[in-house]
Amino acid sequence: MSSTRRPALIHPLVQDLSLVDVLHALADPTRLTIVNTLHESGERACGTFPVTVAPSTLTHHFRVLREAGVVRQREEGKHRWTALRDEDLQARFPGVLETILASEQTA
Amino acid sequence: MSSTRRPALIHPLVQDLSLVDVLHALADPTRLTIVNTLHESGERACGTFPVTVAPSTLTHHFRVLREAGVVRQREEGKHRWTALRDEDLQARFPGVLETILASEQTA
DNA sequence: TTCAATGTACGACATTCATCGAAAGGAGGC
DNA sequence: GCCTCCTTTCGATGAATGTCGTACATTGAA
Repeated sequence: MSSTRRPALIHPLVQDLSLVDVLHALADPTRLTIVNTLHESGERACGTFPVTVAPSTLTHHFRVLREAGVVRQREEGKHRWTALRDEDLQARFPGVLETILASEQTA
Repeated sequence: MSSTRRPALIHPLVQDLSLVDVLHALADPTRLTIVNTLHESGERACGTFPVTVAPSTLTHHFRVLREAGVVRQREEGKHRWTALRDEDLQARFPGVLETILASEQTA
């Protein structure tokens, strides 16, 4: 069968995104690094981020980002790919992610 | 003597502001309400914010905002006045506070 | 089939956090 | 001096958070 994989990943709808949740998701050094890396280089596999935490910790951070609507994840073979939800965030909270990432660059 | 008041309030310098700290300070409903109220109506006394938490909790939130560099507080007689550090934040993290408050308005 | 690679799930742990109530303290008015 | 108003400090408490190690599941290759 082709449908016996892991449970499908849940992503909140655009209209359900909460500003407080998004800010909370971004208010962590490791997660901000993840988001910044995604912004610079597009979709990536989980293990390819320039952070120094245990794999299980990384999984935790991805879940926080995913449930806040900041990233989208999809399964493909051995990898789980992660991408920024730029457009959704821009539609819901115009300029917020953009300006935060710009400040992060110059910080 | 005129210098026997409470310890002077400490405010971080503009160049010492941390983006993660600012985001963390804003990632709370009560504090976001405080910041939004300040943005709409300028400087205010502590007890005049439209929030429903205990006075001691409010003091806690003001300290978080102050130490992150989001607000500035000054003593005057019986009151402690609180104001947004709009310009400092704009200089350090251009557009960040602005876009967050704009999104908060329409949320 | 066996193995290595990738990433998750679970449980544990120490820390931080938001919240409150009670007590205290400075400022101004009586 | 005394009292009231505004705000802080302290201590406590329950919840959330970031971290890890271990075990497990899935995939693709040897």
